[in-house]
Amino acid sequence: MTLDETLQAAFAAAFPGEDFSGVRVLPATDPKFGDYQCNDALKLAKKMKTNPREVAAKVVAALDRAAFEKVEIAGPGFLNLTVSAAWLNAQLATLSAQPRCGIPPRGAGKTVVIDYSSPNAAKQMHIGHIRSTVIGCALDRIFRALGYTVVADNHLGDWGTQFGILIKGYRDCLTDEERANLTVATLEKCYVLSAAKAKEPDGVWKDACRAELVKLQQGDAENLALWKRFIDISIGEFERMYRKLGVKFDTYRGESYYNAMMPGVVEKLRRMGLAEESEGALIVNLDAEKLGVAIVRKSDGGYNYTTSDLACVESRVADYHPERIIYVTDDRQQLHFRQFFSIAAKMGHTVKLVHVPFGLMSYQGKAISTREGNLIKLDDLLREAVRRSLAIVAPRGGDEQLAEQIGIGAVKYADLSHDPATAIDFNWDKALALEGNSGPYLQYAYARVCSLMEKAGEGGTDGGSGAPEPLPKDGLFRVATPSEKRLALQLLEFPGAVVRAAEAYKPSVLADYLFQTAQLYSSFYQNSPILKSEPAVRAARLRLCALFGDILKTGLNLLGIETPNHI
RNA sequence: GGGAUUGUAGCUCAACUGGACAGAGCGACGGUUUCCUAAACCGUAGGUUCCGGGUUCGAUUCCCGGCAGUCCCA
Repeated sequence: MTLDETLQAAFAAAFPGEDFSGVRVLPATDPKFGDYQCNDALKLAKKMKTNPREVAAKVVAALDRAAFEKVEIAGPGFLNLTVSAAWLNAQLATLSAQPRCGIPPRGAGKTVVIDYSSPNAAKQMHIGHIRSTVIGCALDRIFRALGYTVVADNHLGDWGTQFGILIKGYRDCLTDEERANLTVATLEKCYVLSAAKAKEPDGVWKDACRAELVKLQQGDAENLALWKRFIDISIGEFERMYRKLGVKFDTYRGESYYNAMMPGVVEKLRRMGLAEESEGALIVNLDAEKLGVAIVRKSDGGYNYTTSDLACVESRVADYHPERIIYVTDDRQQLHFRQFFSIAAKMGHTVKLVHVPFGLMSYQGKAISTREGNLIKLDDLLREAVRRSLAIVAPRGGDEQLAEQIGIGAVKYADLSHDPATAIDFNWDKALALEGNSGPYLQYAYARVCSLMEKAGEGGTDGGSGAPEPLPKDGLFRVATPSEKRLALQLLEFPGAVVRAAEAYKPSVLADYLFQTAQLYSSFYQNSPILKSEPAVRAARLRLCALFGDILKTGLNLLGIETPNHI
């Protein structure tokens, strides 16, 4: 029985007939109040308009006190709970025996589609792409750990007017050699040259670009082959970045994938009476919900994102039957998502649609764009990250691979440790921080646990008798000192932290938990001898360290951060 | 004009969705290595949580009205 359930039972016994499924036991806000607290007596008293301390007293009278050493009513009606050592040790043993460090399989049997990263084809990825990629990847891993079947889908920007410009540019702006060894960088250059010429006043080049686009849209074999080649080259380049970042997609269904479905969607909207003509365009009026007007077909007959995204929902529902679809994009698109979620609901889709908006990344206070001249390529950032960590790691015998694990861990953690809603102004030193609240701090804590375990296993002897020390997994938990207890209580919160991160769609919740946990561990480690303690204490402490190591490794992996055994 | 979102220590951010004395990191100052990895640990200083009202036992959190930044829509 969990503490939540114990308290719920006490409330139910004291006040029959009410629903107490929302009663929660939370970690105490201060150790002097005990180990846990429950604030629900206050809430109930407010609802019943009675004295909260009396409510608390009734709950205490009905409480099964097996787990507790001390139960107190404090202040206006807080329930302060101190658990017994036996209960705590038993909980630790239970947790460490569970798979995945106790993360509950809440998503078993459910499918979730996560749509993230989604860069534009024919462009190199830059630092503005970190957030969607890294946050999406972490959510992907967290939902998988919770037992969900996850479909990670990369909704590439692989269709649109830019391909007319690109095809024209490819034919007339590139050398034979460039055409033969086509790269994304070349495509970018080709686009810039061609787009500049399309702005010439005579309009000849612009018309030519449009003609190429029309041919592509009509299925011209040559243009289609070129387009396909551009996409393949782009994906190849993206995957090089994804490999570095430890990101893997299940599907790459870009915008083009939904092309053929758009007329059907529009027809359906019309048939259902949701869409109406307005100034030559077809719109869905959402004024009633204060969402304005969404255009589903432009006056020139073209479609836009709303239509494409609606087609995408239909397609995903048909193919995967997801319980929900999660979109990780920057917060400028909030209106768009609200509009299209609303229309999808009106069309009868019951799948839960979730937008996870994040603050746009800027650099030196300006939006990242070629025009601002402040575009830092993702590749350059990752190289610099590795370069900086190699400078620190190399003197201590670390190699390139370790530098990569640390440098990239630093970049990812710098992003993940912020609430997605926070806008980030990119800063080299902050993105690549190696100390304090940083990825390397956590990796370092992990490496130290590993080192400790190695030494315990190899050289450990039992009080000079020569008998090998039992492995930590077999030892008993025997929490004794205050710093052990604080760490132990914190470790028990791990499954809850993972659940909260998923429910809020905020990997930062988990990152924050891991950092706090590592701080408690570091403090404990610094001030408590482990290997040199007397055998019983040594075994118990090693056991706690082992559980911490497991949790830290599991948690970091959920964030997509690697955990080298040695630093 | 309408809407979204943000405002917390010098700087960057937390605060488990209404709980107890608002916490971390960086930076500043001062300490800790014959000892399990000092990328660490311990301590000191630093706050009108943008402003003004309201709701209540209790507000950084919820409501109303302002101010400021960023963004979206026509």
